[in-house]
Amino acid sequence: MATIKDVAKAAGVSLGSVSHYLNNQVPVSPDKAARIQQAIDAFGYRVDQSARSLRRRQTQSVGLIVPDISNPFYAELARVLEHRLWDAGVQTFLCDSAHDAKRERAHFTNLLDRQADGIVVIYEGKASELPKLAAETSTPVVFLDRPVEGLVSVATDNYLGGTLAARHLLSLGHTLIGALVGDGEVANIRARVGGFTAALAAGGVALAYTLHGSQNLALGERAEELMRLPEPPTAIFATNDIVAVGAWRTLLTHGFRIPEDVSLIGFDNIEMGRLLLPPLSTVAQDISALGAHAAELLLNPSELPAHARSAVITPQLLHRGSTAAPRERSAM
Amino acid sequence: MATIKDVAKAAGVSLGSVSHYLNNQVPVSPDKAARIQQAIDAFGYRVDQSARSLRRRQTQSVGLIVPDISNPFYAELARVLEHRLWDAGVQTFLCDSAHDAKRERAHFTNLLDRQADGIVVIYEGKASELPKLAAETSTPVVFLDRPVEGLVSVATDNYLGGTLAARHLLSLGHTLIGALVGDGEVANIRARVGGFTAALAAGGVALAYTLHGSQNLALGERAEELMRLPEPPTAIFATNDIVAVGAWRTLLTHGFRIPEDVSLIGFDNIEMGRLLLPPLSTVAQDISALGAHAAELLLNPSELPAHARSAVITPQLLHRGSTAAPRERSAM
DNA sequence: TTGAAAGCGCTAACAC
DNA sequence: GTGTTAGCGCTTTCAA
Repeated sequence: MATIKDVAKAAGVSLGSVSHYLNNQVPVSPDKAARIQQAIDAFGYRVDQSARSLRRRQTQSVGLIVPDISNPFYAELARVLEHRLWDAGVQTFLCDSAHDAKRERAHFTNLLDRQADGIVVIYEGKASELPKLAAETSTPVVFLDRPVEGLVSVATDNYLGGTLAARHLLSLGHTLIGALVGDGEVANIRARVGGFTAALAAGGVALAYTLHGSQNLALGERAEELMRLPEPPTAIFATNDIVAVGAWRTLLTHGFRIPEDVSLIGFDNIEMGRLLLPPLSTVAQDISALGAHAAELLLNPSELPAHARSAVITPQLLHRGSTAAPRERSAM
Repeated sequence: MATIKDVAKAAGVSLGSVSHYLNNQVPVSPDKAARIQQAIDAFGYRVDQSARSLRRRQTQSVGLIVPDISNPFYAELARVLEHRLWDAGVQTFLCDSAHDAKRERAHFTNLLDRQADGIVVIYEGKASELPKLAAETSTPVVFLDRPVEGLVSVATDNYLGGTLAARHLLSLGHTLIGALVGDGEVANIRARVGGFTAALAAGGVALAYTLHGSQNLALGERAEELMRLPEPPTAIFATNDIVAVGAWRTLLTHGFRIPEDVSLIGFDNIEMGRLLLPPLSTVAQDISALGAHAAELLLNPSELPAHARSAVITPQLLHRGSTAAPRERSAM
């Protein structure tokens, strides 16, 4: 592998001139430039990023810590983020914490050791030490998908999302409503449910039934319990799309029609939702905006204090086939 | 940030001794070791990986180039690979080529510039220059998900997978069969279809209908065309699960029951398949094995010639709800 | 065992 | 503009 030295020698110029040419900060005379370029081509020379990183004290790389890259919501986020970052000339380290606080922590410190220019983290679970660690480092850290008190973050307005879901159901005429509430990512889910019940209340409706459990398919599959109640709900709100998919399966399996017998609405807008039959109504998170803002905050760490640099992204209601006006229930 | 120099000074030893202690290659006397560790703790010293990389000429990092990380099959693969690599002390760069040959190429050369210790690539499309570039570099490159002539690769035995699907349909009693054939990833798909038709032929059955198109939902949604034929197939083979999902949607939408009216089988085993109603029968790729082998080949580049180091992974038939014996068709 | 010293390949003063 | 030079922080001979 040729070095800058080889190029300089071959071009008959000083090593410094080659560096100047490469970084075109300091101008280089046209004829020398030509000779340098020629030598570069001849050798197939490429600058060694390891050396450059050591010298410049920056690596043009950032780490992305996610709980599980095979979760489509995170994968989509990773895609958007990686594109933005790459377009700005920075590479992304994929760090899958597997929902494990120890692994997450190890990834974080490893990224610091590697002199990553920044870190984006989607952390999950109360066991995470990242908020503490992030506060101690000078490396820019952006918390994605959920806000962290006093630190830089980008998250959807979950409370608003909850109200959107409620208002949608209300406007359709539902008054007997159930909710499937995950308890994994505490703050986010609480906000969703908070917004949901508040908006319901504002419409004079109380949330009739609530089922708690971990935020996954299994929780959704308990939807059938709700339908076996003496007065089953006419609509069900699931705190995310995965839970909604679970509900969709169990409801259809047990012969309930969606939305004729019961309306179903989720949260997130994962791709699978729109492929279902009927397609799932949901509160869509704006993944592009989430990713773009995170990249922006990382790339341009402004002088503003951390708490002033948290972005809140507006969600949007997607009315698809799984929600409709309630059927008359006189016969039941 | 403290350097190795600071630690040496504080511990009253030479810089070299600290390095020896850190890498415990060369032994260090116990008392010195203790003093060094103490200084390390006091400073919160961490070795600078940029400097180490420059000196050691290796970065403990590899690049993973994928066409689209939001594709669940690739995301799953990325997860497995990242875990294996991380457990071996290697970080993974996520490089999303967005199905773009130019972007893919740029990622590849960038990884080379960064002195990545290896590169795993899932490339897509005939436009890819990676096989050529990979042949020219000394950096280990592993092609994942599809074999490349003369280079190191790990891929599922697609031909076998095709025969598995065919035998399954045959054993169920199907004789009138259609196929939805994607034409994106040429070699893989050709092998799947090749195995499928060969096994069918071995059972005395000819593939009755074939629809070609790009490997996506839209192709699947043409399944209905097959059902409108005078003698519609009793079973449909889709060359991947995404196509199968498209078929599933359109078939159910148009009132065809699965598997009563028509059996449906896919390829890959993406998670969504098992969540459908009925759950999708499919030829499952062994994603763990694919990822593990790729990591293995990268971590331990043996002396064997490239073509002798390509792994072929055995797929497995998953009989789920979407396939069953054909209904008697006398009435039609 | 330990320490001194020579770089890894590059950038960024600095003097000319 | 151009060349010289001093490192970035670390590893690794080499002698002692």
